[in-house]
Amino acid sequence: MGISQEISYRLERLILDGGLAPGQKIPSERQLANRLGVSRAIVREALHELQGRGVVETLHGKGSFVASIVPTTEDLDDRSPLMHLFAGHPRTLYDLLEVREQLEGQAALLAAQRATSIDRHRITKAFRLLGNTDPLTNAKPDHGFHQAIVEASHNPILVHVLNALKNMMLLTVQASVANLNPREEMRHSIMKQHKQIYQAIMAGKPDTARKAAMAHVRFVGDSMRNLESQGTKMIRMPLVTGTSEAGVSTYT
Amino acid sequence: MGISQEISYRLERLILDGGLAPGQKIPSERQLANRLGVSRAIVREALHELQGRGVVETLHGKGSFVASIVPTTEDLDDRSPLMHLFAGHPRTLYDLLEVREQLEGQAALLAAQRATSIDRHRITKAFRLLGNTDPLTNAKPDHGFHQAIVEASHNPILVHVLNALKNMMLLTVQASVANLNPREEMRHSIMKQHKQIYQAIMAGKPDTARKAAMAHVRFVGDSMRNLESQGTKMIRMPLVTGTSEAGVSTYT
DNA sequence: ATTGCCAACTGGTCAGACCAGTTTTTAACC
DNA sequence: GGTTAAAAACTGGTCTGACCAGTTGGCAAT
Repeated sequence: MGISQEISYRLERLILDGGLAPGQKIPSERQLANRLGVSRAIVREALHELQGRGVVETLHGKGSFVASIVPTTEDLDDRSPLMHLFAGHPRTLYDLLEVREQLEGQAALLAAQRATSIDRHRITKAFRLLGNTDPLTNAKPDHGFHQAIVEASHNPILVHVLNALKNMMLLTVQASVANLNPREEMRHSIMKQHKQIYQAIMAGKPDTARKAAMAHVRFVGDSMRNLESQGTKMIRMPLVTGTSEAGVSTYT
Repeated sequence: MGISQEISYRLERLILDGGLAPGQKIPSERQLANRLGVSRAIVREALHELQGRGVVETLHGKGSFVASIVPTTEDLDDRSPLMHLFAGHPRTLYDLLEVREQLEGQAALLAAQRATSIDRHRITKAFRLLGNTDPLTNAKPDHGFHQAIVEASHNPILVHVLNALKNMMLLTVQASVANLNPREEMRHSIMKQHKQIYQAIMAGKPDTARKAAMAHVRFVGDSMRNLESQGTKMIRMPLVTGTSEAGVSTYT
């Protein structure tokens, strides 16, 4: 292991062990270089390594600081390195939607096939709740509706995977509702799509349900693409702020 | 945003978009510096950033390489409570296959659409390797073939999720090849299916590729179902034994 | 007391040199 | 010719010293 790796390791351990608190200023590069007996280039490489890992952040002219990392959060899934890798890349959002299109479609198909009377009741309840609330201010009904459908597929793996994808979307972008719903006609389209999915599942038409769900996801993705190309700023999340319970839906 | 960040971002996007395949060698620091018109120090800082993020790894005297993304999938971690819940339940296997059918299909479709000449070369190489080896004794060629296809989809999320599912299957059941291949006609069918997938992707027929891949997964599932209903004992794994590198494929 | 400038921080980038591993080429030997 | 060992030409790792570019704070002129 090279010197720079060793430096970065020592700094990281210092930070994680609490020797340096979040937000605290790290000694200047020149100071570190002198104190550690290495060149400044090495210090910079070590800092960049930690920077890529999200442990420190650097401001030109000010200095380097310990990033306010997720503190006591119990979210075990979000801390995966993959998250840091994916998050922040715009394309990731569309990759995510590309996969979700398939899985949401499959979930709707299976729900139409296998939903029990209890499932139907829960879906209906969630659907009713959907109409009353403004999705912009409250994302929970939206989550609930999709969740009820997925659970009605009676495929635990599918539930698990889609949930993981939902978490990834929360990390990647705070979009969908916040970006889409403000437009009146969009809200209308989305409600219409929800209704189509609902009716297809209730009528026990698997293929119709699948197509409706896929079209729904695709519509969201296309709408985002349009907004982005039009220069409308997407509300992106600060990445580290643990506000995963924000009032914004990653569905629609 | 500084130059080094920009460089690291560009490189990372190149990798994520598939411009650089996992394991592939990255141009030398001096070459990158010249080609990008920056100093070597900047290139090194950018590489360290990616290194800290786990995207690249560097060997002294050899060069820098794209880290095989998703090496240890933590998202669906082995230690996750869900694993203990899922593993051992026979139904889980079919739930898994149900999801995989969709995603493998999508992967094949995207591969047919987006495979670059490099991707095609890698897929062809993996396909050739497939014919020479007996899948029963060596599962790696089989893994390699499917892996090459998924990576040609140029959707990192898809790669990630399918890899996680593969790991789950390894945990759940040591099946497929061990159970299926002993039957001569099955081995023949599977080889035929592989060939269909391969040709469709090479011919750039997305929908054909998708259907072939889905039929392939479905065939495996159905075959397992048949075997199980006929009382043929499935070789199930001891659940906790970390022999994930066993010589048995979870594909076909 | 306010304003404005300048000096002393901070990180960002560059150039060139040298050390340390790895690979390839070359040349000597059998 | 074929084998082997030295040497040259790669690769990344580290150092030095310089200069540019933002930020901050103090000191002087108003």
